[in-house]
Amino acid sequence: MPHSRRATEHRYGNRPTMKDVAARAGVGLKTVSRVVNGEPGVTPDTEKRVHEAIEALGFRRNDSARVLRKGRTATVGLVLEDLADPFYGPLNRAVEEVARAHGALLINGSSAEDPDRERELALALCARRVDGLIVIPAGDDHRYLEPEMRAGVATVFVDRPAGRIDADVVLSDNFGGARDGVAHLIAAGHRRIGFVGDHPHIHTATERLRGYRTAMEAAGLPVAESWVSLGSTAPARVSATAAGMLAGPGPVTAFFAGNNRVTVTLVRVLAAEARPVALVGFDDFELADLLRPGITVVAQDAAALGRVATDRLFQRLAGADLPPVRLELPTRLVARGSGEIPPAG
Amino acid sequence: MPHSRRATEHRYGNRPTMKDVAARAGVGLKTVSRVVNGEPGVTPDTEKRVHEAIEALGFRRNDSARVLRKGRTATVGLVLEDLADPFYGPLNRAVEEVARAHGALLINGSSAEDPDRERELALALCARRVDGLIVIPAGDDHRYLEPEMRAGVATVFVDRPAGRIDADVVLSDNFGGARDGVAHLIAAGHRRIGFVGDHPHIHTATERLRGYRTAMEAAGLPVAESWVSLGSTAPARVSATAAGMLAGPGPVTAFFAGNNRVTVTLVRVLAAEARPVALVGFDDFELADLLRPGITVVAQDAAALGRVATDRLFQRLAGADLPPVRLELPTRLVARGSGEIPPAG
DNA sequence: CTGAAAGCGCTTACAG
DNA sequence: CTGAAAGCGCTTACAG
Repeated sequence: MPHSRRATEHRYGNRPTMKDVAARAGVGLKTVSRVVNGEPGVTPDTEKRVHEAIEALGFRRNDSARVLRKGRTATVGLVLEDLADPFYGPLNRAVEEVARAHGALLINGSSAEDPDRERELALALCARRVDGLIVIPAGDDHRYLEPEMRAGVATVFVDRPAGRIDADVVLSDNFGGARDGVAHLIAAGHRRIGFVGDHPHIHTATERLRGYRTAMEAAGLPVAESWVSLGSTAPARVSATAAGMLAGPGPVTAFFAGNNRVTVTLVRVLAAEARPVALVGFDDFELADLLRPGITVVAQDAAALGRVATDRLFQRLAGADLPPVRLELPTRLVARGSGEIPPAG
Repeated sequence: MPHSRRATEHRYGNRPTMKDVAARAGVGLKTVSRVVNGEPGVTPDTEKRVHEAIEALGFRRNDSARVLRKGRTATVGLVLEDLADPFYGPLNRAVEEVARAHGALLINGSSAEDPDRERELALALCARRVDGLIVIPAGDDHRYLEPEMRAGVATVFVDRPAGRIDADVVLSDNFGGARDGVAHLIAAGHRRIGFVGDHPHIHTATERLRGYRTAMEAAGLPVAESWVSLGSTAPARVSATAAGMLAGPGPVTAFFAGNNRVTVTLVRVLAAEARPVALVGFDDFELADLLRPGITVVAQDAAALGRVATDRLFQRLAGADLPPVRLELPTRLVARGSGEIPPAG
């Protein structure tokens, strides 16, 4: 049976509304609403007439209108750094799965590490009245979200803590993971270990550096400041930095990479190096085990970050008046070869 | 200045509305609307009073309500296979960037390769009245979207063609790419080449197989049916299949991998193999150049797929009454070593 | 079992 | 320059 077309051009293309269905079925608007929502109290005969009208007109309920009246949009907003970054893929998917289990859809977008863009995106999501917001911070001042949170937007920060406001945050144990990774290199006999990490204004970068320093200190090892470098993770800078640490009279014999982008660049640098240099990287990545040597990493569970954060979000949405918490997820050292190389010479 | 809290619990938490702002500023509702939307015709003094009221109440326009009245939601829906799949990351991001350039937000979700879930998700997006829909098909019958498209939902299919309906589709040149990749192996001297690909109901799988057969035929080479295998890309199946092709009296000396998941598994299989076996894979992947040998691939431009599809979407949204097109994007052979290994013996 | 009226928070079309 | 009324497509609260 062909769908009948309507003569007038409406908004939303030319969709039939409940009113149209009601008219065609010869019933009241509320009865259509009952049938569409599976509410009780409609005779089988009436229900059948309504269903036929729905079918004939190709009616599909406008959830945007529904949402306006109901007050909840069944939508979760996710602000991440980059939709294309493989690290956030599993996190993204985990958020989606939890949201889906609660019947909610996901609106997401990238901040591109730009605090202004993060803000713009987060506030646009609030304007759409998402029920909850999950934010991977790019900026370090989130006071702009305070009115939104007070107005009822459940908000959870992931991967990095919120700046200057008190809110739920779900993190990996960046400090402990880095400390263990560096201790692993020390256990292999290294004394001169380089640390190459992200910009110092990024929380994970400084936490991981703190782990490095703590492990060195615990082993009674001095740290030359030339072994430590925070900054851009662009390949050019990382390569140059690493080259500097490998040159001179007291070269490093091992590297700890502050994140996966740094790790990958260091793999390239070390492949061109004559002597073997050990490497442990923060963050696991696909195919790390296929390289020769395999790359030893401190792995975080990105999917768990997303899952825990979204669970927390829906706890708040369920009405629990919870105090803000900081949840820290453990990391896992995965030894594959590169971190077990002994010091050269 | 602290935001005043309202006594009554409203929907959407307890947000002030334009009506509240109007009351506080002592103006009409429409005047608030004018100020909020930057429309002309408000005296500076009135405008100032409205701004103060907005500030004091912490008002933020409800875009959900706005959208109901305006008819367009400034939202694009994206149905992909898996939010966590690195292949779709750049595509996802490209769709976001184009949407953002048009002032639209992105709702996305995973079909998990399940046609029912694809349908459910796509229709949920239509119920939210997304302006447009980008679909990476999991199923092969998309007639369920016909009423939606007729009702004005701009729809573009990506990566795989739509099933049983006439619609825009943006694809890579799967046939030509595979043909060139296999020809590359033939040029290196191979005569017995295995093809391991995805399930035969997946369009890209059969197109790439067609490319394989065409290249073999063009070179006058026979194809033993034992060299060709379509099916699950699960590592267990791919490994077993590859082992079979490498055993026996006339083993293959090279593989063409039908997609990146197959490629990765084949890399593992071949690493354990005594003799060198050549490999060309469809789809590029991060670090392919860092493996030894580097992996030769037929690369598709996932970001371009997303960009072209979303551009098309917004052309339709701009009102152009365009006939459905099929856009095919070229692939690129990237030689890195594994595809240039000569036949053993 | 059924439906008319009011309202969600905005914008549109119109009048002053 | 300004605002009251109607309406977007639904649901809620109520009456019959």
